[in-house]
Amino acid sequence: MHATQVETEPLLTPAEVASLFRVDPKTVTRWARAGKLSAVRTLGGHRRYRESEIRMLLTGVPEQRRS
Amino acid sequence: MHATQVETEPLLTPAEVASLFRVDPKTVTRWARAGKLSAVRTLGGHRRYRESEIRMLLTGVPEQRRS
DNA sequence: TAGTAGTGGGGTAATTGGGGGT
DNA sequence: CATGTCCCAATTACCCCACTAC
Repeated sequence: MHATQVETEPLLTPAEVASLFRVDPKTVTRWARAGKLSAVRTLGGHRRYRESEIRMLLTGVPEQRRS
Repeated sequence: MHATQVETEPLLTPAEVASLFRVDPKTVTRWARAGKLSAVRTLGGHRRYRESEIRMLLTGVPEQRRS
């Protein structure tokens, strides 16, 4: 495309992260506030989480295809 | 709805697994520490167990994946 | 512009982890 | 050797309301 493509990374909502860890969305918020999780803020103050970081925390492997 | 599809693996809490086996949650914890059960850890250190593995141990029937 | 679901923040109950002893 | 129970500290779940996301 002609326009510059900004480095975009897949982001997850608190509910999605909570679902992956089988915890309450509030718990994910606490993790972020405690600094255990890096979060991107929306202009309204809501948090979005990096999918790559989440998967790394879940499995220990950033992105690996099971053979 | 997000265009991003998050691969979701069903997880069970210690209490749920304990209920299924009709044992104390502490017993499930011992199983995990003994390596008899694989567990995913929350960022706070709590364990979450794979539903597929539990059901395999309970019924001996592997998970049926739908397309 | 309106309607619904999701989220942030605070506060309080319920689980969980770990060690130790039965 | 496996399990249930008591202890405590830490983590997590559920309740409210106001605001954001879509």
